[in-house]
Parts: sequence; C-alpha cells; structure tokens
Amino acid sequence: MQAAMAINSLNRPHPSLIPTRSEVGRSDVDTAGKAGCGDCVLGKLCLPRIFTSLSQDSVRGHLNSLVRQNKALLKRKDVLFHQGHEFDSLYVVRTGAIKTVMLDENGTEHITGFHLPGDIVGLDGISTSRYATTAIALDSTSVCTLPFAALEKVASQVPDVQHHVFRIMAQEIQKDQHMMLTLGHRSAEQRLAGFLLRLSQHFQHRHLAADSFRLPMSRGEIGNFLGLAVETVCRILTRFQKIELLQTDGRSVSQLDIAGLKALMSTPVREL
Amino acid sequence: MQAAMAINSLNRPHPSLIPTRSEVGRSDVDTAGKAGCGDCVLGKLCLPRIFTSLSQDSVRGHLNSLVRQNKALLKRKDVLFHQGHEFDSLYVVRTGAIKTVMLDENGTEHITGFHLPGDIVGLDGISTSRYATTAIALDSTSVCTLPFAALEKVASQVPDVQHHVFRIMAQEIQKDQHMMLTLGHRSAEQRLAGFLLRLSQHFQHRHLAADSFRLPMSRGEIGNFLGLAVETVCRILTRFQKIELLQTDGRSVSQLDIAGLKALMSTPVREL
DNA sequence: CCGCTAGACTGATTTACATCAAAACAAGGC
DNA sequence: GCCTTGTTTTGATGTAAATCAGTCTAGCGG
Repeated sequence: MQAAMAINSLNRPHPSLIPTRSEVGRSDVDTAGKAGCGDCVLGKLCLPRIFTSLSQDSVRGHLNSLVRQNKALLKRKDVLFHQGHEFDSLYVVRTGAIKTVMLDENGTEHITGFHLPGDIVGLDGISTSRYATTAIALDSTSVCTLPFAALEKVASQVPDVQHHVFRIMAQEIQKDQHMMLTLGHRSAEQRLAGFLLRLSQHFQHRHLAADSFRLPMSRGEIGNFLGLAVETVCRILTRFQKIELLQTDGRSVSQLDIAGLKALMSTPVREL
Repeated sequence: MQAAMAINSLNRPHPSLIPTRSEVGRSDVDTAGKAGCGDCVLGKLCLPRIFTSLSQDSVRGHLNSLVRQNKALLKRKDVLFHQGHEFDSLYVVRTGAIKTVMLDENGTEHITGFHLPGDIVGLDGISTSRYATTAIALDSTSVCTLPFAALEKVASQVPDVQHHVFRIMAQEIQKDQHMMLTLGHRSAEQRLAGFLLRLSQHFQHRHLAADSFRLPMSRGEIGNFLGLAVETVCRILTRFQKIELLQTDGRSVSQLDIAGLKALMSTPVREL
C-alpha cells in the first residue's frame, strides 16, 4: 500500500477510495477516471494522448471517446487479463505497476516484463488473438483500455496512427531483444545494475527523482525476471550498498549512483 | 558452399551463378528473380504472398510489383543492412540463411536471431528508423525487399494488410519473449535442445526433413546466440550423440530424436 | 604440396551462481 | 496482543558452465 504511494507521487485517488474487485469487467462503466486524455497526468508520454493531438477532428473525437470510456482500477494482485484468454484490448498503465507472467509447459512462472505508468500491456496477444501472458497488478494500479479492433479501425483511417502503432510494437521488439542480450551475455551484477538503471531512467523521463524511488516488485520477482535466484539479488544489492552504489530500505532505493552503475555495465563483458 | 545446398534443397540458382558483390545496392535492378510472388518456392509461407491473394485487384498489382522489383542475392558474409544505417525496407528470406548481429556499447557482438526462408528481417529498424542490428548472410542467400514506406501505404489502404503486418510484428514479440524465457530459465542442454527443435520445426513446416538437416551457422554462433561458450555447445552436442539423440557430421545433423529432445525440454526446470 | 588459419572437439581447472538451511523481520488476521 | 505467512537477508556447500590450454581436422592460398 505504501509501496504504491512512492512509485509515483501523482494526483491519484487515495487508496481507500479504490473499489475492491478481483477482476475488471468489460461491461461495467468505470467512473473513476472521468477526465479525458487531456487531463491525464501522463501528458505527452501516453500513446492515446498523441492520437488526440492529431489534426483531424473526427478522428480525435472518436479516439478520445474510445479511450476515455473505461479506466480500470486494480488493486494489488488483481488480474488485468489472463494468459490464453481471448485478446481484445491493449492497456496503458496510468498509475501503479503491472507485471506480465508467462506460465510455461511445465507450469513454471516466468515474468516477461514490468510495466510502469505510460507503458503499454497486451501486445503479446495480437499475434494469436489470445493473451500470451497474465497481467497482474503489483500495486494499486489504474489503466486505460484501448480496444484493439477500434484501434485498428482508426489506424487504417489515419496513417499517423498506424505509423505510431507500428512504432510502439517495434519498440517492444527492440526492448525484448535488448533483454535477450542482457540475459545471454551479462553477469548477475550487470543485470541488476542495468535493471536499476532502466527503472531510474523511466522515473527521470517522467520528471520524478532518478536516484531515489520505490521498487514495485519483490526481490523474488526481480530475480525471476533477470534469471537469478532471490539470494543472488539480495547479495548483490547488499554488495552495491557496501560499494556505495545505492542505499536500500525494504523496497525503497535511494542515493543511486547512476554513473557508478553505468561504469559497472560497461567494464567486464563476458566473451562468448 | 555445400552448407548452402543442404539447408533447403529448393530449385535455386547454382552457387556458381551467384554474382559477387559485398553489399546490395538499392538502385540496381536485380534480374535474378524475375518471377512474381506466384512462382515463389515459399508459396503460402511468405508474407507478400498473402497480400497477392487479396481480393482487390488494384492493391494486388501494386504490391506484386512492389515486391517483385528487387530480389537481392547475397553470398556468405555479405551484409544486407548495417546497424545504425537508415531503415527503409524489410526483407523476406527466400533461400539461404541470415544472422542478425547487435554490437553493444562495449563492442561485443551478440547474435539476436537466425533467419531462414520465409522469415522476415529488419523489423528492429521500425521504431527508430535505423536498423538496430546488422544482417549478415550465413550462406548464399536470396531475399525479397519490402520497402516499408510503400508497405505502410498499402497497409493503410487495405485493412487486411494492416492486420497482417500487426500480426507479423506481434509474432516477433512473442518469439523474442520466448527466447528471453529460454535464456533466463533454462540449462545449457535445454537451450540447445530447444534450438534444434525450433530448427527442425522450421524445416518440417517447409516440407523438408525434420530429423536431418544442415546447420547454417557455426558452433560459435550457436553459442553466442544461446548465451553459451563454444566448448559447452560442442560438449553437449557430443553428449547428445552418446545418448543417441542425434548424429552430427560437421554442420549436418541427422537422426534427430525429436521426442527425446522434447522430453529433455520438459523435465528438469530451474526454479528461480 | 605444404604451411596456414578457422573451426571442432576434449580435458583440467576455476568460478559464478544455485541450492540448501536458517534467522530476522514485516504485515495482516484473529 | 500473538500467530501465521511471506519477504529479506546471511552463511555454507555444491555444481553447471566458463575459462584455459591444448589437439585435430578441413579448407585455402601460396
């Protein structure tokens, strides 16, 4: 609960106001986020927001209503969508944080990504029209829904939108390839350093402190995501504290030495 | 050279006929592949081919000419596109094989993918409009060029095409995420088993032998791709031979025990 | 034909992590 | 308040895979 507060100190409804339900229904109109995209704290950082700044009025109105209609509120551990369920929408994280988890053939859970405000979730569902992962809220989280069929329709009418969607998807490809590289070729220390730097960058990009923030996920989740044992994550974190690369207190990180971490990233690369 | 022959025993020009040049020029019209998509050996397995089966004649003609115009021929080690260079086209591998290599900040090479006939290369360039990788032919290889600007234009006119491009990109996302999972959570043996199975599947999908084929890449390249040392790849390969999971002779693999490899994949998963 | 290089393979040694085990702490329920 | 349950941390031990150090073979250029 306090975890949620620090992630983004945005003008968000107090936790106590958040309705409790375990899954977001598609039918019920959520009134929590009545404001249009224009008022959103994400500002320019959001995908739909870029749509609304487009020239053609018809499209703008269309999209604005498309996006506005349902803003879902999730509490910790709520599921946004399930692996294997029919794909119909993309979601933009507005506040909070979400993890996407893939259950493999053997029943093991693998975290494929953490998604912070401004990130888009659900892209993995487009190819098979079923979600390839389960999306779970790590904190109290609000998302905007982008029904994909409608998005496709608008995209086919407005080339700029189409182009933008292509770019969004290509960005995801690049991100995943970078992650492949990390997992295949970097040491535990470097993975963790890179992970922290990426988080830091994310916050900075949103005009939040880059050297001091709260981790929305547990050590175990970090380990799972980075292909490391929990113990390794802990040990490296304490090692980083000893070298003064950062300070931790539970899930909050402070005094992040960004330059130091970057140095760590560049020096000793595994030569395969 | 003989390596090229076995990869796909398709009706392809003899290696000696392949012109030698180190990079494919954009301006020179390549006459090597005059036939339209209709005659292509890839048949239904190719992306553009699906376009040409669309209903609208105007679009069909447009796309057919778009794709037909240049079919590039590459010889081993030729570069199709360079990391950092301006992105303008996607490529479909027609015959042969291509690897995509990413050079990281420290100057280390990381192979992000191997691409066999029917695969699409260049998607990583869309987001930044610069290629994120360098694509290098592993064998004598022919590709079809899909200028992206033109593709976008057609996509915005024909919803089916747009949808199809979305799916292609989403497929790449899924593939990469699966690879992340492999690199983060599976043992060396399992990585190699999975790698071989994927190759096998690819060949089977193209109506070629699933249990006997030629590897277009070296052990070193396999290791780099899978995040393993060359020595490990060799050792596991000989181990597999001892357990009768396969036979190798240089780059050719035979008597692949698909069921056995699959069993190996499912049993002992690392619990992180 | 012969040296030369690149790739494939094998063995010995080291090491970075995982695993196992257990304590300390925090948070929520009753 | 105490008890339960999950998370974080630390230490000891084991091991998979990297590294180091070669040999062997196949192509290739002279």
